[in-house]
Amino acid sequence: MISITLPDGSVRAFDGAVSGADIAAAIGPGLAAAALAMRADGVLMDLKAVIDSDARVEIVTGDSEDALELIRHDAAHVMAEAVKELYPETQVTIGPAIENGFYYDFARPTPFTPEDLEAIEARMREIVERDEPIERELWDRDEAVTLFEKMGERYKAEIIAGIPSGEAIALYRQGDFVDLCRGPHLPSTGKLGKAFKLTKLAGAYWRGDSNNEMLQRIYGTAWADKKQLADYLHRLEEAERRDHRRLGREMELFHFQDEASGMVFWHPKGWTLYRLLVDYVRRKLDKAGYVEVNTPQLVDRTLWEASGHWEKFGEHMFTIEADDRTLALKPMNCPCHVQIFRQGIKSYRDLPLRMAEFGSCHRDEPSGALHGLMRVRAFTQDDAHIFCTHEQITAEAAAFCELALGMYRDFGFTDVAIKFADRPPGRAGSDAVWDRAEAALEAAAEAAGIGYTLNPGDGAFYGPKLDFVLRDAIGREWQCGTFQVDFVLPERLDASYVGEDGERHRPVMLHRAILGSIERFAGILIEHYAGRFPLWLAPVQAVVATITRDGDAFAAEAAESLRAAGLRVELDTSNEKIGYKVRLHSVRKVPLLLAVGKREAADRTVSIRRLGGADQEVLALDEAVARLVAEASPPAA
RNA sequence: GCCGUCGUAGCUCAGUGGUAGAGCGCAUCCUUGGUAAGGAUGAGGUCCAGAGUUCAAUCCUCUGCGACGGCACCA
Repeated sequence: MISITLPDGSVRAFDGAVSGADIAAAIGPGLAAAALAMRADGVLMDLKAVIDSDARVEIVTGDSEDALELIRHDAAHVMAEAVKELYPETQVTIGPAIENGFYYDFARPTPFTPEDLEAIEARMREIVERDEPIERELWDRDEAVTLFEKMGERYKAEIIAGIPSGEAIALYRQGDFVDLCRGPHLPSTGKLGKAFKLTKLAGAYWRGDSNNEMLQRIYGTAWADKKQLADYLHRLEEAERRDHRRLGREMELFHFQDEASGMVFWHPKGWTLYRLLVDYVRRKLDKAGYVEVNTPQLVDRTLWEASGHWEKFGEHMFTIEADDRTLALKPMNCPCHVQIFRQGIKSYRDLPLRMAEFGSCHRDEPSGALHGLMRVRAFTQDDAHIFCTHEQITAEAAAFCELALGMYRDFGFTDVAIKFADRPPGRAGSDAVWDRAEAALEAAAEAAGIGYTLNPGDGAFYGPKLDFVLRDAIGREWQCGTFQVDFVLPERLDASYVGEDGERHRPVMLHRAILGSIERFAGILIEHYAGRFPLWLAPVQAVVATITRDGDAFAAEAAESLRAAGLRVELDTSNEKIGYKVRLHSVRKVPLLLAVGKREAADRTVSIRRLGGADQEVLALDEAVARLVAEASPPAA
C-alpha cells in the first residue's frame, strides 16, 4: 500500500507503485487530461515517473509556474527537433528555458536566415500537431557518448563525456529526435500548445566562453495560452515605446553620432534633466555630511599601475602620449581621491571623511557593449569614497543604505533589491583580508536591517560589495547603487591616518554610488517614466498656449511670471488651433498646458490642462503661479 | 571584440543597374479657432565613406566606420 498526500491534505491509497498519470486519473478525468507533470515531495518529475513509496504529490497543470517552465523547455526541444528535420547537418548543443521563453544553440557552418525561422516555427507546429509521446530513457554514460558520436553530435557527446563515468544519463526521445536532458518534460509534444513564437536570431559562444566558436542561437517565447503570449508581446511593445533612445530623440534630450561613438551630445532639454539630477544629489550629499572635490581627467599611468587598474583594465583605458609619458583618461575616481586624502597628515579625528565627486570618467568599452545612455564610453558617476576606521564601517553602511533607499523613493523606485557580491576569481589582496572585508560588510548589512540575496563571485577585484537593484514601472531591473568595502587600495596607494595611540593606521575605503552613472540613470528615468517626468524633473514644465491672437500679450505676461518664479516655461503663440497645440505639447510630454484665450486675457486667468487629463482648471494668474511653484519644488529642496 | 541584420530628406520609412519618393516636421500664405492633427503652396538628398565590377552603381562585390539584436565584457 502506498499513501499519496495531495495539496489539499487529503490522502489516497494505492495498491502498489503509481505514476503521476495514475494519480491524476484517480482524482478525475478532467485533471488527467490537464496534467502536465507532477511535483513529488517537492521535486518536479515527469507525469510517467513512478512513485513506489509514500509521498506528497501535486499534479502540475497549465496555469502554474512549473508548467510554464516545462512548456518553455519543451518548446526548446521541439525547436531542436524541427531544426534537425529541416537541416539534418546541423548539430544541437544546449537549449534551456529562460525568463519569458527559451533558446537553443545550434552549430552549423551557415547562419540561419529569418526565412529559416519561419520554416522552423511552421515545422514546430506540425510536431505539436503530431503529438509525439516524450519518453525518458536511462543510458550508461559511455554508451550515450557513443550514441551521440555516431549521430555526429560532437557537442552533445562532449557534454556527456564531462559527466562522471558510470553515472546514469537521462535521454529524452520524441519521434526520431533524441536529446540529452535532465528533464522533466511534458508527456507529449501536443501538450506544448500553440502559444509560442520564435523571436530572434543571435550568435552565442559555445559554453559561454569568448575563446570558443560561435554558435547560432534561436530565441523564442512560449506561454500557457494565447492570451499570455499576446500580453507578453504587448509588454515588448510597451518597452519599445519607452525606449530612451527613441524618446531622447523625440523629446530633443540628446543624440549620438559616428564621430563620438558611445559619448553623449546633450541637448538643452536633456542637459536640464542632467543638471536637475546632479543638483538633487548634491543637496542630498551636502546634508549627509559629504565634502565635494574635483580631480584631473588625465593622470599618469604610474598611478594606475600602483592602484592595480592598469594591469586589470589597462586595455580599456584611453591613453595619450605626451612628453615621453603615458597619460590615461581616468576610468574611475578612487585613486585620485586617495591622493587628496594623502595630502597632509590625517588624524582619526578626521574620520569618517566622505569625499564626493561628480567624477567624469572615460572607459574604452567594447563596441558591442554600447547601448544608448545605458552603456557609454564617457560618463559621470555620483561617486564618493568614505575613508574610515574598521569600527565605523557598520554605521557608514547603515547610513548609506538609508540615504540610497530614500533617494530611490524620490524617483518612485520603491521596490529595491540588494545583492551581496563576494570575492571574485581574479582579485587583489590576501584571503585573510577578504575574510575580514566580507565579514565586515555582512555585519554592516545586518546592522542596516536590509534583506539581501547572495551574488557569489561578483565582487570588485579589491573588495566585496552590496549592489542596489531597482525595479522600474514595467518590472525591469536596473543595478544602480553600490557600496564596496576596500582594504586593498589604501594599502597599495599608501593612505594612512594617525590613531588615538599616536601610531599610523590604514583607513578603510568605502566606494559608493547611488545613481551610478548620471547618464545611465537619466536613461533609466526616461524609460521608467516613459518620458512623462514628474513636474520637478520635466525639462519643460509648462507651455502657455494662446487660443486666439487676442491672448498674445497676456500669454507673454503669464509665461514671464511663471519664468520669474523659477518655472521652466515655453510660450506658444503659433498660428495653430488650440486642439493642435494640445496634441503637440501632449506628444512632447509637457506636464502643464496653460491656455489663454479671449476670456482668460480679459479676466487675467489661465486655463490649466494637465498632461493626459481631460478637464481644465481656470485660475487667476497669481494663484496659478503660487500653486505651480509649490507643486514643482524638488524633493530635498 | 564575436555572430547576424542594417545605413536613402530633420524624423519614420518606401524604391530602382540609367543620379529618387511618401507621411510627419520645416518655411510662406490663407484662416483667429476653446482643449490630441484647419487649408494651400514651397524648400529640402555627396542615397554612411573608400575601392572594385560595369558603357553606367544609391542598388552588385570588397574594405572601413557606425547603428541595431544577441553573445562575451562591465573597475
